[in-house]
Amino acid sequence: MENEPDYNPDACPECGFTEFRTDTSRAEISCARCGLVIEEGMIDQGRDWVAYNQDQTNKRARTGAPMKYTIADKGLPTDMGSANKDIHGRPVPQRNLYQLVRIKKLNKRMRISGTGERNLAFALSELDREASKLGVPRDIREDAAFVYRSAAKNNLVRGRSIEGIVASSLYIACRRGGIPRSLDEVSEVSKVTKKQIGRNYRFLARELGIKLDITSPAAFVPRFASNLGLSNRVVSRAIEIINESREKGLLSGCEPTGVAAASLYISSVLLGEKKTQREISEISGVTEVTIRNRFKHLTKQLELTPAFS
DNA sequence: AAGACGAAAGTGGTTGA
DNA sequence: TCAACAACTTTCGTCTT
Repeated sequence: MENEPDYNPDACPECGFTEFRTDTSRAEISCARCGLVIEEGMIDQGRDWVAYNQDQTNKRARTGAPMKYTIADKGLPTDMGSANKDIHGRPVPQRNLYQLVRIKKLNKRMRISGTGERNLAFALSELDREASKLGVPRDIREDAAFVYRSAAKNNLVRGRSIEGIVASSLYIACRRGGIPRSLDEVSEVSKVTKKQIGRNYRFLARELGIKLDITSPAAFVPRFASNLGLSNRVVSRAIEIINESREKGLLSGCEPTGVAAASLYISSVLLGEKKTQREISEISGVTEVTIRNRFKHLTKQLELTPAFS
């Protein structure tokens, strides 16, 4: 705890600058000058709706207990005992017994209603746990819960593990919401293999008609750079390298994280803030060998080789 | 001793016949 | 459906600083 840097909300610990940029789509707050990510995985405190006049405000405000996709039974469980006694412990009169039995039956049906509700409750709590570990903001969690519910409604969960579908829903929501989380990272918190998540998310996307854009390596760059303590200059340069490479068609088939790692390495060397391949490898979850391969490939194709000899 | 480099061998996924 | 393939991984030895 001693080495934990003090978080001073008034000034950037890196350069002392006092203005910050809030990127709600990536759940990051960063320094407006040097780009250091002050806080990631923050929860969006703002409203998720927009009102243009008072009438809309009244209609859209949801105070009290809002209906949420992430809550299975709306938090209002009711248990009824099996003994036919009233709250004072006295036996229920014969004339009311039929009514009581009927109420109990209905209550039971509403609460459990097969295994579906139970599974849903489990899935949603699991989803929340994983999302917390990944530092995913509220709106993305709601979207993930929405994806899971759609899957359950369309009978897509049967025959597959709940954990697998949950992890895939989360992955889909992250991609759809523009938040970079790799298959590896989701796999890490969910204990579902990368392979399974990959298979399931493709399956879900196809069955539910969800269109996913391919992830740009650039989406990973700011987070990696921040974890490595690299400046905003390096980030910009790395993104330039990625854009240039994409225009030349060098990136197809390559893992976005690998490309992000390699371009960060190139950029850090070019701008004199060199990080070792190993450091970048540890942060990005890409092996040194792959960074080297991407690095060689990119520098050669972009004719940057002279800078490295 | 650390970092960079690359060869070898294996895995998982895509593609094209 | 099978074979070829490109990307990626792990492991390990060599070279440079």
